[in-house]
Amino acid sequence: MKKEGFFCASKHHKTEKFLEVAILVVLFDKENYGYGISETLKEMGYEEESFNTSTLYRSLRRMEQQGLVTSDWRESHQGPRKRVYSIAEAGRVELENWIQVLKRRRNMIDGVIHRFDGLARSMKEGE
Amino acid sequence: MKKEGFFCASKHHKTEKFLEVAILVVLFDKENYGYGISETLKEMGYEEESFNTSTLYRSLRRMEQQGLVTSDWRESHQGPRKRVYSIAEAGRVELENWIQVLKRRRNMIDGVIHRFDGLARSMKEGE
DNA sequence: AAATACTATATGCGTTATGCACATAGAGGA
DNA sequence: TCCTCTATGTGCATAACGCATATAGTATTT
Repeated sequence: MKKEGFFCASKHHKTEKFLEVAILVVLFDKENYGYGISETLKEMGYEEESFNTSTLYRSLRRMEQQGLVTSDWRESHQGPRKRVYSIAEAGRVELENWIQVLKRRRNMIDGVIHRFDGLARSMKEGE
Repeated sequence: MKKEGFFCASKHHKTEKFLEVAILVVLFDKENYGYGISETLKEMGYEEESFNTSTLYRSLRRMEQQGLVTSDWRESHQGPRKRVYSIAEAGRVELENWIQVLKRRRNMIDGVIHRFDGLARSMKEGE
């Protein structure tokens, strides 16, 4: 019996790609361009050091190649042109799946945190 | 002004390494060997598909190289020998730092989940 | 007019973590 | 004998990432 791979996974790196989900959520709300997504993420509390603009732009291009988003250039009355991204139907499906994964992952993280806090507390008491 | 790197980060891949933290928490409790750690992780709800035994064993070797854990072989009265790992002082420090990172990461994940749930709900209502 | 800062997108390079397949091996039971 | 469980590891391919760097338009300051 062959084991099925995770749905929102490339062959490698099944566990990460949090930035991709964050991007999809932003675009699920409304269309946006790279720089604007970056600003929105910061407003959402996604710490600036945690992601990298080149990674962001590259993720967007990759996601377009995979059919998760679409893009078109928009002229700006002030500043350079913007490549505006919109979420595609495949992206919405991918996002829904990812949200389920994130919920499980949050529970795992919570488990590790609570386990550590419990151990640290009991070590202090027993000291 | 140069930006300081994250403390528990290799130069690359600053965001993942969850398995490593999980291993450190298990060893923070008490010494254990690879296969036993794998069993403990499953008991903790770390889903089997989410990690890979070769990754686990390789992580342990890497962590020993980095001085986060120490190991010694233990003869078994039944079954093959076991390489038993113990957490080192550097590993305890690393773990404490990682827990802080995990808490921030959990908050980010929660943010994304709530944002999605909110958007999905309002779309259903507005439909 | 020049310099600076902000907005905006992207590529090249090197490294690392990872998944998958596979190898090895002892012990116990069908 | 074969299978299963226990137990630890290596080789290979590659995706994802961080950092440095390039490019360019606009706005503000000097």
